[in-house]
Amino acid sequence: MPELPEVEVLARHLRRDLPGKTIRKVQVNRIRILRPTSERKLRAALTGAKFKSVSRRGKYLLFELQSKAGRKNVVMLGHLGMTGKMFLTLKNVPPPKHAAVILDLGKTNFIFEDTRYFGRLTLDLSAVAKLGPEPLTGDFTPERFARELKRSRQAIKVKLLDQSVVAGVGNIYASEALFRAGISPKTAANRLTLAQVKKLHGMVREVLAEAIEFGSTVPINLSGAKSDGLFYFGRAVGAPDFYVERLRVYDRAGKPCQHCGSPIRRIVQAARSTFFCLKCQKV
DNA sequence: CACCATGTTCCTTG
DNA sequence: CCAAGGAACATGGT
Repeated sequence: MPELPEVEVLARHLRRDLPGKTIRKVQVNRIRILRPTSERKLRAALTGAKFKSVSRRGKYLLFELQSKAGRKNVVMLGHLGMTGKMFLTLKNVPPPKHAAVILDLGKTNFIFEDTRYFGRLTLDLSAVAKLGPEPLTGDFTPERFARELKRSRQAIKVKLLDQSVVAGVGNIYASEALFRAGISPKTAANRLTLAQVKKLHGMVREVLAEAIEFGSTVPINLSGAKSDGLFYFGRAVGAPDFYVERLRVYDRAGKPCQHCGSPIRRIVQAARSTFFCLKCQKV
């Protein structure tokens, strides 16, 4: 699931369902997910606590809870890693095989499922402090973006994945934004012209905003995470027929560029796949 | 068997 | 000290 748009859509769903609910029991099936928080500390902080709010920062989810004892507030941080999912189920629904953490909310269970266990659910908030500006707010300005890019000779595609430059862009939307901006993923960050930086800034915002819009039009399915519509490929259930392709280059190696028809290329940068069009993205 | 996968962090090398 | 590259984490799909 996990780039900014998917996390944002998830946050909106959880914001609708979680506030007001009290955690009765905490079941941890994989302590790795809590790192570096201990199971004992998490259980102590969460048991009896009531959800107050849900927010998002980059690819992170922030859950604010009011602890059982006093007025003291608890903040829990969530990250989906590569394969994480969070959803509510009715109590009679058996938890999935890779349910890492289960919070008993009374009538329902809150499930954090993660097949690869790269995700996190923790009381350690230090990761958030290192994040760069939120791309869809005024904090992310072309000027600030340009200043960051000037400091690095890394390929621009790799730099877009640096969460301290801008928070929330992942491997898919990095390729998509560069395609829309007509910029080669191999160009050194500090060699982009100011015009290119401005264009890319706009396309990063556009691609993320469109993806949120797409995902948020799909209703969540409370009984499982399988069909909540928050997926990258294909078409969402109920989406109109004229909706063509969500992604223009990602995972389309060898297929014709939708703009010029030449085959989309796949290259490897920093051990991750990059997809782009040679003709439309020169320098 | 081989290679690939939406992410982050740690280690090594230069 | 920093930048850059690669491996590691863990499981599943093709």
